[in-house]
Amino acid sequence: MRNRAKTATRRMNAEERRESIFNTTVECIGRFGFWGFTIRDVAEAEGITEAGLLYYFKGKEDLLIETFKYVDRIIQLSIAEHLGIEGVSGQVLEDGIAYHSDVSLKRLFVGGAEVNARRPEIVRLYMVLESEALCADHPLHEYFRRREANLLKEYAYAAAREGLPEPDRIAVQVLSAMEGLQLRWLSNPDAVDFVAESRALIDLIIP
Amino acid sequence: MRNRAKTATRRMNAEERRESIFNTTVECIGRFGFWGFTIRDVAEAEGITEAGLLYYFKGKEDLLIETFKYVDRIIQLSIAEHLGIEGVSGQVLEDGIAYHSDVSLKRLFVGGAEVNARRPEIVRLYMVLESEALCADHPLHEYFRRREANLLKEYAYAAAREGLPEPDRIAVQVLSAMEGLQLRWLSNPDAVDFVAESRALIDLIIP
DNA sequence: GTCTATAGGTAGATAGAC
DNA sequence: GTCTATCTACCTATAGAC
Repeated sequence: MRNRAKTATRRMNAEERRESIFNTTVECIGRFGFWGFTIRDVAEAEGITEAGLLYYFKGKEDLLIETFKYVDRIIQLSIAEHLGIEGVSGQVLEDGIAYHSDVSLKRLFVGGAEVNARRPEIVRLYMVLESEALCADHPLHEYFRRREANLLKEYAYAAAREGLPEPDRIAVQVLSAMEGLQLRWLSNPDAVDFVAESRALIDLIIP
Repeated sequence: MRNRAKTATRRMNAEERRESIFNTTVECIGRFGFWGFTIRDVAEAEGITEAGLLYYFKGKEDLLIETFKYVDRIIQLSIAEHLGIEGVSGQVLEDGIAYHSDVSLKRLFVGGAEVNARRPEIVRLYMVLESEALCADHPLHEYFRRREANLLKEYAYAAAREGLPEPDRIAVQVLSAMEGLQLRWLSNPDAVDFVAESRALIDLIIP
């Protein structure tokens, strides 16, 4: 099999098993994308059978969607905690995007980088799926379109609040910088200091 | 089938057929990635059978590699022509990267954007494969590692020649900006002016 | 809650006809 | 040079045993 050797199976309750499956799925989709990964990959890496996996999820696409919701929840909570926001109250949540209306654009950017720097597997999942989802018939195509629109709105709003010129253009630049740096970092994690490069690049965009 | 309806088959000689297959393959890999696309997708879209396709290529991976060489050749020639360089003489060619030792970094960046803006399918192919190839067992992993190293070297060299500070950092920023903007543009081609945004962002990195 | 068994389909690749 | 036929392997998913 093309996956890592299966881990020693141990007894888990439903909640533990679901979370364990999510993490295994993040890794598999990050490697092969939605079109390329198979539920067999996940089941084998998880140490259960395909039928066992399909007890928890209706099918491959359901597994993708649920894994995605899980990842978004994790990231939201991580960022909220990291930025010192108490819980998620006061934020408008939409497609996994939190509107931190009182956080500066720079802090949002660097804080996001600091959180992402600890989870390369999740960042890789995002990059692979985002590229795949450029096509209209990808199951996550609409999700990623809305996600991008929401992010750009959030960044442009923050830029406008800070009196920066051309806030929509700055939003595009900020998001481009973040994802471009993610690719550099994932490609060479040991040579690229993701957080330091993020600080350097955002300082060029927002002097 | 998940592909576009097959085009009316017409008689082609070997050279025409190979080129036609390359373009079909670019589209298929751009949609589904290497792990997700099938040689059947390509054959059907091409209007021939799988066996017919495998007359030209040994197998799936061979099709990927040959398509890639074709794409790199096309892009090299396009950029060389666009930048007004006569042919490819005088350039050091390595993994598809041309060292234009007398072209400014800004011109290299904007010129690349102008060329890419005409070929969204190829840019999408690159973005999907680059993300997939972050994993060490992808057939193009080593290729993309070398390609990135060569590009960064080329950019850093140009930056140093122009007397810019921290040329290695600038190289990372330039490449990140380019690929980040490519994602914005591919995600919303009608709303994003790829060349204009490229000019705006490079002006922030190289004032 | 997890498994066996299996259906029913699709994958990559080959051999040989025309 | 392209096709048909076919092999083997793998894929998702279901039904039902335990």
